[in-house]
Amino acid sequence: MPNPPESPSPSQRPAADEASFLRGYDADRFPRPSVAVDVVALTVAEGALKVGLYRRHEHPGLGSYALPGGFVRMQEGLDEAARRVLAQKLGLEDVFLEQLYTFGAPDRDPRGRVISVAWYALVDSQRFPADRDGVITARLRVGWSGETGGPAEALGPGDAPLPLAFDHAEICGLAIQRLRGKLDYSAVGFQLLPQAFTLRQLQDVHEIVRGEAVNKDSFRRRMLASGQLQPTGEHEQNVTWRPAELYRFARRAAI
Amino acid sequence: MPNPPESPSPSQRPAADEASFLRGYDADRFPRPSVAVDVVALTVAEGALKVGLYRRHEHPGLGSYALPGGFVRMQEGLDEAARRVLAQKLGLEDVFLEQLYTFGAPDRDPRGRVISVAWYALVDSQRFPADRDGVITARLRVGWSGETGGPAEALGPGDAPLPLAFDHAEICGLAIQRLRGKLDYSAVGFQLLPQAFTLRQLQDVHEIVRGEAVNKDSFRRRMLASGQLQPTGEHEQNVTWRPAELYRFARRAAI
DNA sequence: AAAATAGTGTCTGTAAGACAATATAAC
DNA sequence: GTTATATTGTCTTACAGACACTATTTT
Repeated sequence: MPNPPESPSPSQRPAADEASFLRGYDADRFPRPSVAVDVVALTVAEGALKVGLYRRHEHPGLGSYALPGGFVRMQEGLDEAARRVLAQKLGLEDVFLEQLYTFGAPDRDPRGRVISVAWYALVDSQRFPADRDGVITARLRVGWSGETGGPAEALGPGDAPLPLAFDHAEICGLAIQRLRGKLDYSAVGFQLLPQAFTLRQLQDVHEIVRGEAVNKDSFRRRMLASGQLQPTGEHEQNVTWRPAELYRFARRAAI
Repeated sequence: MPNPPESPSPSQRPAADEASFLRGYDADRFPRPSVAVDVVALTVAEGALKVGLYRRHEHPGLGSYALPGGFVRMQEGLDEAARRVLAQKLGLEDVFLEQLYTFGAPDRDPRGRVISVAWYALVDSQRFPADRDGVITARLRVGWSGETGGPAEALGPGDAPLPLAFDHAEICGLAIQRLRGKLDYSAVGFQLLPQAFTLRQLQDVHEIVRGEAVNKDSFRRRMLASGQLQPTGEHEQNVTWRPAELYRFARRAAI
């Protein structure tokens, strides 16, 4: 088992200065893992939290469903890689994207040592790709409540459970857990809605993500008091009841 | 610029089954980055938040101070690697350890592409190593308040700023930000104290980490009501004032 | 007794939960 | 008018902040 010391250089002569050290440095002396990114692209539609998956046409995990992902190129940043695979596999650009966790169990990928930096994206459902060849938007279900944590299940059309590749069920579960936590103290919920939205829509998003009801009055008050909502003066259209005012995410207001 | 496709196999014939695919799989066809771990080992001592650093005796960054870190071995998990470097460089074992963030800017290390999975550890100051050859416990200072975020400064003896290697100032800053956030809703503060501690000590930890005072009455009530503190019945010794009761971290109580 | 801190009790303001009342749209 | 939802107002309760008071130890 070759073990790269943290500062590899048993075979190197001490170098006088950094420049000459770097000229003599050979990163190939030690085996290196592959590094990939995987993105949990989330949206809220039809009363459920959903994730964008694609069907694997190659080994390993052929036929199962996987998060959009791919190996990191040598010259690109990790966030760039995440945005690239999101655009390539799901056609999504300019989305809210945050790093989630890095998964690195030695046996998580049968191809060898593959370390995956997982990200999650929040997307307005109107921008989400329609199901097409190989790409599917699956409902997410978790067997836990609150912020307990654990793997998630992906449900296809007819609520049939989809087999998830690698450790992607764990990754999806962690993304949900993180999102639930964020809703309590930050404004990420907006990212799952169109630019203009009603308070009821925002509350729906919170309830769907959390998997439980929230108090309407308190929710309204908290959101309006947060200073993160900007009333547009316009109202929703084509509803059969009293139309609610539309709000926009306010960059920054008095704290 | 060689670009490994997310599912590398242009040069491979389609394999009938996964086993034969994996036999024919060659991860070496594409360049791979090096993967390292870096650990922000934090403690509270002498009224300050401190971090364990060591002086680099090799290029790059010779003479500057670095977080304990090292390359990940091919057969070890990321957490194992973090615990290993913590034990090797600082002699710390059995500590609270959580993943922080993965840093992967293409130019963050002059040796080439090195992606670092950063972790943070919380340690009781009594277990922290004394300053010795190459190892130093430095005070941490940030130029921001609350949870704004940004790089941290490491101060050596006499409050002299220590030059930090690579992007380790950023990593330390993020660790502080994360810790501050955690204190609001979780019990991590205990991890910076000995097994038995007084409420005042716990409050001191909170105030030092947050960089601002907290309300004593409310703090006491919140902690006692949390059900995470277990009174030991014993009291502190050798104090010149009324001795306070000692508490222990309670695994789990009624929620 | 004096000093210093631990710990308790109480008051007040704020925010959440609950609920009633009013407003506005489609039908 | 009826129905369904938005929006406003009010009451109650829980908790945080503030502050006064009591308790316990060393000097």
